[in-house]
Amino acid sequence: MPHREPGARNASVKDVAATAGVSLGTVSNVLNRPDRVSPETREKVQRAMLELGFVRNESARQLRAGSSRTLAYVMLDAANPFFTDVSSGIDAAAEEVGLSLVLCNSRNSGERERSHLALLEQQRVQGILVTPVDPESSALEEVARRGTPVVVVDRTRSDQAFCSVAVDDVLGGRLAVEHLADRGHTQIAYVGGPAHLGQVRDRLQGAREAWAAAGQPEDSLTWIETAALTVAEGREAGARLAGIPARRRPAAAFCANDLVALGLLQHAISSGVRVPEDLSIVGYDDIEFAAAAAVPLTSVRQPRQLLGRTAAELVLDEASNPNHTHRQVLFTPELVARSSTQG
Amino acid sequence: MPHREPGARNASVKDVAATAGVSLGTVSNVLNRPDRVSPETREKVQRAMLELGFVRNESARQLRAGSSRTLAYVMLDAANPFFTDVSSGIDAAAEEVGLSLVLCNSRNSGERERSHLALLEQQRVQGILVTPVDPESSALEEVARRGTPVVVVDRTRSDQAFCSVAVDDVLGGRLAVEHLADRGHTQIAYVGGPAHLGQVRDRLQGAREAWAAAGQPEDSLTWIETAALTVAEGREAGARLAGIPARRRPAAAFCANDLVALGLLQHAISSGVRVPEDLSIVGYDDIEFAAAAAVPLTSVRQPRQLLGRTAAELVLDEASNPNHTHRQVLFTPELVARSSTQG
DNA sequence: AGGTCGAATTGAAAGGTTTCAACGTCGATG
DNA sequence: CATCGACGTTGAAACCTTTCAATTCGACCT
Repeated sequence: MPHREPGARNASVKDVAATAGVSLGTVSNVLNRPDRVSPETREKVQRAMLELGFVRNESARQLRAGSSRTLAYVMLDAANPFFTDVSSGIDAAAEEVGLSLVLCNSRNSGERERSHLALLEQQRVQGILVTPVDPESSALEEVARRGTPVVVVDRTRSDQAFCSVAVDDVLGGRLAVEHLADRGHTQIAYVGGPAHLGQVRDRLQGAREAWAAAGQPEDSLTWIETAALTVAEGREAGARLAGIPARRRPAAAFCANDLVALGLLQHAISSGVRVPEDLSIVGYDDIEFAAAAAVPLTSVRQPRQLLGRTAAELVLDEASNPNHTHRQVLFTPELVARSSTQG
Repeated sequence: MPHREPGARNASVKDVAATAGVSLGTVSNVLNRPDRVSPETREKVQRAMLELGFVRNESARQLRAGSSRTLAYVMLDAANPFFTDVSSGIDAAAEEVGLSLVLCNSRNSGERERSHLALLEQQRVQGILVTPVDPESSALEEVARRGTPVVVVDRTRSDQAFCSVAVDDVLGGRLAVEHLADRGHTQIAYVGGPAHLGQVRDRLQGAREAWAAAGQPEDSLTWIETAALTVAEGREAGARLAGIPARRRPAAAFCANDLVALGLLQHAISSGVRVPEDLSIVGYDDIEFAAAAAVPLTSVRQPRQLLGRTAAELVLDEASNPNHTHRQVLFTPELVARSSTQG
């Protein structure tokens, strides 16, 4: 059984060629066009490879070929199930065309995002999908300008410098609040933040539009701004909501994502507030845990896998189609009513 | 503003050298040892790089250097928050030593796992961390034998062919069932599967040991075997549990992971079964959503980030320490009691 | 003036794979 | 018997970066 010596260099095609008693080019042919090689030679070469523990050097291969067979997705937060679902859509599309997907996690840090982007660019990946910390960042532009296709996922940018794939957040906000208005609420809260996130603002805008359209006064919609879109912040928001004098306290909350909604729900239940009787809750994203919550969450569903798949298709088009033009795809969200709002 | 022509080749150090009017070696020095270059020259070279949109070619760099500055984690299932937490522990450790982490998702498929491993090996990553579909797979051995450090995460292997990092599942099972026995239960269920998973079996074994130690007859512990460890399967198991005649129906369930426990909880609540009054539930992993569940879940906590961090340290040791020896690290789980079991 | 030293710069070589034009061999065809 | 084509095989060139021994240049010393 072959076992590499601790310090031994990996075997190269040259070594394989020598061992098999053939030329370098033949070994390469066995690897890349086995049909052009006679069965005996092929056999001989394969034995040599096995014996030497030959592993193709992908760097050299890429160096020669000019680009890799890899696609990359730089996620904003791998701990948010929304993004892992998006990534599985990308993965499926990549697999169909024989590319590997690598994931990088920027964990909400612009610094990490930059360093991932730089490395991916240097690796000459076929394309980069990214849910950026800041969609207006010039770092993205530069990567694209230097020739690596970049597609922005679940965000939009004011100019149209990239392809992007997103969901209509204003509409989503409208759907959520229409639903609440239809159920007769007259005091509602919007829970989410920080304010500089485009999504947080868009969903709020939609919420306000729907609220106005329902003939409700502007000041009966309270914004409870959170520091992040996490479960912990949702719980915290619950405490703040509970602190509002009963007379003016909203009986319904629209949360900017499901993590916040779950936190809010948890706080409500643990402090004896009944959902939906005392407090209706609408989430956003419709992650799996939303339906699985003990009070299943009404939520605004986004086509998560489709988002990923479409982004992958756009980046592949940009990578291979010479007359590619940038497109901004906008999907339509959909309200899924469950028990956390009154039937 | 520089904008690459559509078909234009990326600029190389050679082009930069020509533009800046210096030699190739100087450009390389600017990149790698800027202090050895006079400020004026450095400045000149950097201007040229900017002008040409120069991007270092990582393939050529690696080819020369022999290995990359990357660590990889092949996850079993990126949609399970347990694994994303493990990955964030790895990420933290990698970041400290200046390595990038790339994630690959095998989505429970041995085929995908193999193809990821092959590519990573060809990319000469510094090391591979993997939570394998099947820890006994020979593919893993081969990768390691050919010289890429491999560490198995959250699994153990019968031989000691690799470093591995895991948590004592037998003990975890014992803790869970001791907790239930202490609370006076006399009929309990173990919910999890499929049976071929080592973890599922180990946790069951621990459960049985504790149950016997509590003086309970063997047949008062029912195994409800599921097809996978998912929320959907947990719900399904709930239906099966409800189907058991009331007299013999377990009043407590120990679930092989939190996803299953959440599914079971959801089924219970939606069908009017009170938790914990009618049914106590213990989960496993203590993922964030366990604490955030509407009935906060009692769960067996595993040190998730630490698991990842330790695995990363082991793989780095193997990669750089010539007298590395394989170690099997086993962490101790801890029961976190919450409202889903009676106080 | 001749010599020494250090700093800055140079350019060839190496690293592994793929491609491709060219070569050799053999059997078939005219 | 000469010619041709098909098939299998060859080896040099190219991809781009890094390294390192060698070189140049100027300043400084005697």
